[in-house]
Amino acid sequence: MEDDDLANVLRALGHPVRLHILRILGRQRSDCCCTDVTQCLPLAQSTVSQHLKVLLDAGVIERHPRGTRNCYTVRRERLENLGIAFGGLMAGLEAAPQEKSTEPV
Amino acid sequence: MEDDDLANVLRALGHPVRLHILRILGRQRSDCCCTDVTQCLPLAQSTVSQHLKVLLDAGVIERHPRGTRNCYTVRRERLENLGIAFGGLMAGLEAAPQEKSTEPV
DNA sequence: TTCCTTTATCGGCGAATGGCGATATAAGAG
DNA sequence: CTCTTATATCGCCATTCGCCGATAAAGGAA
Repeated sequence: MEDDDLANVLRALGHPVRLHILRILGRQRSDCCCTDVTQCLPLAQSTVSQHLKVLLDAGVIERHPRGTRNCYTVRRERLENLGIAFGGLMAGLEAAPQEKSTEPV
Repeated sequence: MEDDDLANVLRALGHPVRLHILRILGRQRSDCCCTDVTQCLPLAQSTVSQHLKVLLDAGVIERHPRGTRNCYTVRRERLENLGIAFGGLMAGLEAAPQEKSTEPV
């Protein structure tokens, strides 16, 4: 995972509403559309749609057109990759072999 | 870790330059000041100082006044807490304890 | 004291963000 | 066909971000 990509995902997750949306989507395993999410939040439908777009563009969620509505689901494997990338960042910080490090694997 | 706090940290990390700064600070075990970081980046000193402030406000790094300069170090335990909070978020997404989940492991 | 170095902060500027209402599109329902 | 529902997108506006140069404050050296 590139640094830019990692930063993108982190920034997408860096908003309380979007974290909340993620949890809502994760809780309901199937068939969660924009209005469903909106009813759980004190925000306008357009605002929720924009937040969904941010998460979508970051690759954190998926869209599944289902009849007249769009159902959103969490892309867990993508979040796992994020966890891995984050772990790699942490490992780099832990190692701290000044400059002459003989390098990672 | 509250959602707002979590979102704050994620947003602070959600910028390529700040990720880079984190790595720089993690690489050099001690005595890394603002100008040191600036020399590793194609940015003005004031810009780097602002990024350091963002990371500082988010609690991701610490400042240690050392003579005339300020040395910054990574707060690893804070990042570990972030990892834990993130893991909790993931777990919540995995669990999905609700109505009809017949669902695979 | 007088420099010099380091740093944080200020002001400014263009771009992005986050919120809203209004609207256009698309898919069913009747 | 018409009507309704669901959604995305389009302004619009206020705020924040990211960047810069310039400057002030503070510590150390001469």
